[in-house]
Amino acid sequence: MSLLLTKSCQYAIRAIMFLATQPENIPVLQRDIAEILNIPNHFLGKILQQLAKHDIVHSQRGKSGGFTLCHHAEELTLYKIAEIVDGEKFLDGCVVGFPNCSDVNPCPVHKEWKQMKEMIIAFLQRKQIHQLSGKLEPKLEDLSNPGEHDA
Amino acid sequence: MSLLLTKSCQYAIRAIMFLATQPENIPVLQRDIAEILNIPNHFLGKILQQLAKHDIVHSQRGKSGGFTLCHHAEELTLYKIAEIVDGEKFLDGCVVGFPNCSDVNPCPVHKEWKQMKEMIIAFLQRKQIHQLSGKLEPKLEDLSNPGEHDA
DNA sequence: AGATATTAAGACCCTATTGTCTTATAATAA
DNA sequence: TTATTATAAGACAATAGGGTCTTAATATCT
Repeated sequence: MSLLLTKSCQYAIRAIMFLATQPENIPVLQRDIAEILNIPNHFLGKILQQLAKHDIVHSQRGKSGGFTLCHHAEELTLYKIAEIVDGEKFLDGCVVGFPNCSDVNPCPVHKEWKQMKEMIIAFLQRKQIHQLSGKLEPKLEDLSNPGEHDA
Repeated sequence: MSLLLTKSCQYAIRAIMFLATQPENIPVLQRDIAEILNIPNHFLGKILQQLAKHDIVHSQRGKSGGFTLCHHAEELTLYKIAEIVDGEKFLDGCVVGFPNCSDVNPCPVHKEWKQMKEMIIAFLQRKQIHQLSGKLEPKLEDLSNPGEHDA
């Protein structure tokens, strides 16, 4: 199998999108996020910690604690999140893996693949959390609950 | 990190492209393919066996044996090879991993990502081995030897 | 027939990602 | 101050992809 974004990154994006649909002031429990989004609870914990270190979410320990989204995170793009979670150059390198492939020494598909890559990157850079969270809200349950199916 | 094609698949494509540059009648040693393309020898062995089972390459054991490309393989597309090595639906699924995301129940980025996917697939389906092997031949050494660098 | 050269096949190991569990630590509320 | 409820953190396990190594099988040449 092959993925554009790692599972960690997918989880991160989904968690951030979800937090963006929730009121800013009330911390959301990690456990609730995990349950609603169908993400392994403790694994989500690690991802949220990582996001907290980058000041994307804010964590509050103790009673009535939980996670809230930092205000500016609404403007984050999927690309930025991918950079943070999957690493700076998460889409670099030759499609077919030639070690020396580059603009000056291109493999047979270098040029066209480069265009594809640029489109993917532009797509990820165009998508901001605040655009997505609105669309997400009404569909959350249908999208996350694996028991649901439609004709 | 994230890749479109697994390393196995990249190796497979590179090996097939290379075999396509060689005369049909003379078997090429696995060891030579591995060396020229900078692929771990025994790992390449496994991949070639897999390709042999799908009648993409032909293997000849014993003295003066080796691998040759089956004639019809010249027309193979990168997409077809990816399907064989990485699995039928190597590009399926929601970008952000919603379990239930589909055309009738789309996530916030489903539509646009679908377009991206279709472009990638079209690109991979457009690229046939015989187109690529010609372009590859003169550049083989520069592309594969990690010692080489250009200004 | 016997020596040799090659792929075939499978056991095995390494590493990174993903996922689980347990124990701190911190904050609140009584 | 104590009980409670939450995250923090790190040890640990499971899995899959990637890679190595050894032995078997098979073909050729002398």
